[in-house]
Amino acid sequence: MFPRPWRFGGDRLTDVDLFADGSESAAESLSQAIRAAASAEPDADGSVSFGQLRGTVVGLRYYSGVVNRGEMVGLVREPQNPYDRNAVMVTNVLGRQVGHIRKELAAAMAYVMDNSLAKVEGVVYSGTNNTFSMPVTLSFWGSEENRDAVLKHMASRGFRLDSDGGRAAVRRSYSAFAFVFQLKNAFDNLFEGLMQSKDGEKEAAEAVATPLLPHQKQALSWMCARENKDALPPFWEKRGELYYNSLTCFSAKEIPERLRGGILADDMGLGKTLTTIALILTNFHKGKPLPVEKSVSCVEVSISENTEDLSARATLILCPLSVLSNWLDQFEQHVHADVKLSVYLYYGPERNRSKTFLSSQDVVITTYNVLSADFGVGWDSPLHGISWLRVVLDEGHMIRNPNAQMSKAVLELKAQRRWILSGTPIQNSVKDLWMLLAFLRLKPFDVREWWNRVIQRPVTQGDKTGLQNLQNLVRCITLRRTKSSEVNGRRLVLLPKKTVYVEQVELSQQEREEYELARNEGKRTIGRYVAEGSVLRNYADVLAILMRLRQHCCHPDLLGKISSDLGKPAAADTPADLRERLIERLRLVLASGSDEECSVCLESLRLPVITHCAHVYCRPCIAQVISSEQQARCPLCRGEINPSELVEFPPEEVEDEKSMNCGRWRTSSKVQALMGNLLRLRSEDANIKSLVVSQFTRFLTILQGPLREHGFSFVRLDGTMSQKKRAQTIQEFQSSAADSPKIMLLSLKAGGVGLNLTAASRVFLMDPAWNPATEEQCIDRCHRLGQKKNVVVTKFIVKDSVEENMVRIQKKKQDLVEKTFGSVSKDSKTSRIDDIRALLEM
DNA sequence: ACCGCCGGGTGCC
DNA sequence: ACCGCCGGGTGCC
Repeated sequence: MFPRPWRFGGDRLTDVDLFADGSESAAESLSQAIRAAASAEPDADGSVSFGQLRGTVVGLRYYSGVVNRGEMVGLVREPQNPYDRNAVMVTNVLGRQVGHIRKELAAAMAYVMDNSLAKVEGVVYSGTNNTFSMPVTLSFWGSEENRDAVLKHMASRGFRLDSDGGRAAVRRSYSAFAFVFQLKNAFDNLFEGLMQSKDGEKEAAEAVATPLLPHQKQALSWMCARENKDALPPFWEKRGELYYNSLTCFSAKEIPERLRGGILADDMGLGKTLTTIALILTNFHKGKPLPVEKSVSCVEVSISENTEDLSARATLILCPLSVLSNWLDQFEQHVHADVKLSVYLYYGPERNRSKTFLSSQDVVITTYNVLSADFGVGWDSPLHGISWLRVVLDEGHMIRNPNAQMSKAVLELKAQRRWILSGTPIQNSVKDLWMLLAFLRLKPFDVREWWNRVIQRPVTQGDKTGLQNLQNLVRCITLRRTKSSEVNGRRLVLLPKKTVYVEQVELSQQEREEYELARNEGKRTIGRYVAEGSVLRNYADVLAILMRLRQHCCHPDLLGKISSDLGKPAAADTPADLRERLIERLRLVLASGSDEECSVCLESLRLPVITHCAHVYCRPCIAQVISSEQQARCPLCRGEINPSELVEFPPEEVEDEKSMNCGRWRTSSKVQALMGNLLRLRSEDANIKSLVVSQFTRFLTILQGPLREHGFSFVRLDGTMSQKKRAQTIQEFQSSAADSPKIMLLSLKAGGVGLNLTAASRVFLMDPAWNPATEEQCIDRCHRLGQKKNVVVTKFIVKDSVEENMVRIQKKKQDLVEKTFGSVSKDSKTSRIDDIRALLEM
């Protein structure tokens, strides 16, 4: 027996037919109002339950909204109501009005709601047996400090809240301890294993020049199905004559709006771009390919029961500036040259803003920034005036902050089909997902309140069902495969072989002497810190010592700038001196490539600042510490912190090659090891391209000397370059022209993910990184889809040095990560000290 | 008849 | 609403 919907008597069909248009648009504007009000709402995360109350919804017969037994309803204040300024209206999940809260109760609630003392939510547990009113269970949620005020006020009006007893409290404490770990794991795996039975394959339209790999055909098949099939959105099912939402218990006679699109969350390198291009060409209206010959009449205008606008033609692609050129290249590369596909780059001050022009294109490509700039001007944004066939968000996780201008601009786009491409759909938390679902218009979660109630709060409070619902929801609309995914026991992508060699480097006698000198000095200093138990307090110094040893391993000139005095700032320093020193320390900590984490959040540093006691934190993290204590103390050394004394990293100065007297460069064992390899390689095959990777951009600069000397043509890519310069450099390097550069000097952390350097098939890692994943990522920039040759990686490690120990620690960490994913954080500080001791063999 | 009772009209806020 | 409330009709049984 399933819940029966209820609606007021009379001839329902007539009723619907008569008022279809009017009530439809009224509901739309109502839901817009609700959405607007809800978006200003704070997150539900911290709310606690104040208790429940039985109330009555009256006036049902005046509204079209339908409610089932057990369905959740929304409560919206209606201060403009001409009969009662305390009115509280009741809406169903779709935002249709159902009725009003009876006036006495409404009067009590209005005060609570208007003063944001509590958020009130309703559930209609019992349904109704008449056509005029029904009972509703109201629960009150808010922050603890408002509990008394709410209870007192309601009581003064004669309404007593039943506390829902220990249940909520138990759930809360559960979430605080037992479940968090489990949940985090489940959550991290949210996007895993989404291959399931999406195994149909579809051939791309003829216009696509590049043959699709099997997994790309699967993706194409899945995407076409998501665009064409009239499958119900997640959690909707047909029950007899009705459509029923199993999460909110809403049901309706009308078919819910279909969600045409979804999230393609394949790993980087599996060809999301190619698949999307194939989709554009293959799936125009009614499952037919895009008519690419410019015979306009191909677009049928036929009378159809289908309500979609068959004249919509253009696909709008939004992407970050950094991949804009990639899209243009890929269209060029993957579409047959004789096919006239009109692709317009909507970018730059001279861009054509004509709506007629834009909507007649096949594809319009632009950046998030351009879109939000147009939108921000406020009137008549061209892209917002067009009914797109399809909108594609590339690197869709870019829009995860719903308050950002960019996100708002994206949400306002009009489109029949919506897609999100992203290798990493969730960056931080469940919250990130809301924005994506809102963009996809996944009803009812595009309204924040429903998302909070049904998904976010349950999940953050440790409710397993909530998490299951979230998983189901994601599963319905997402396709994700990783590079190592397998279908029928076969790897998705057969990449060429990758071989990693470690090449030991012997220091020259002079280098060895210098190294030992530095090592002994460092050992003494750290020994002293260990003895006094002040390693953490002097962490910056410790890192600096290690850093110097690592620099010794690469090239003596790397040490050049660093002053030998790394002790605590002397009292006689002027503030400016002190600042200068702190910045230098910060630079050291960051440049040490240790992937230093913030001791507050235990994540990678974001907006790093350094305290006067020389400890580095994320600015938001330390700001929180400061605001929560009377006299703020450094979390690491308990030294007092003055908020005004936090020092930020000034904008990067560009390294000047000439400042490093590179005219007369001196060599080092490691430089020679590299040059030996490069020369041998060139004699074997002059066309092989190499990446030369270091964490020290200064080392890259030093390497330029010997490379020039031996007549190598090279380019350089590091974090200081502008996007434009970067794209140029990459293009130059990727070119197969005979005179194109054969070597790229690459700073380890430059560019982040997404960099495509498949022209190279050799990688030289000049110095080991603390975090092996960073090295892997770097290698993956050439060992990825599109790589035709076997990839050979050479890691240079100086024998009997800090580098060897780093490799050992790397391996240990890797094992640990594999064993217990994500649970290393608790002991990370102590294990850090152990690491340090191990590094210096102490 | 300044009551009670009956029965039709009516009904959110 | 198979209610409550309102207000007009009505008035022994």
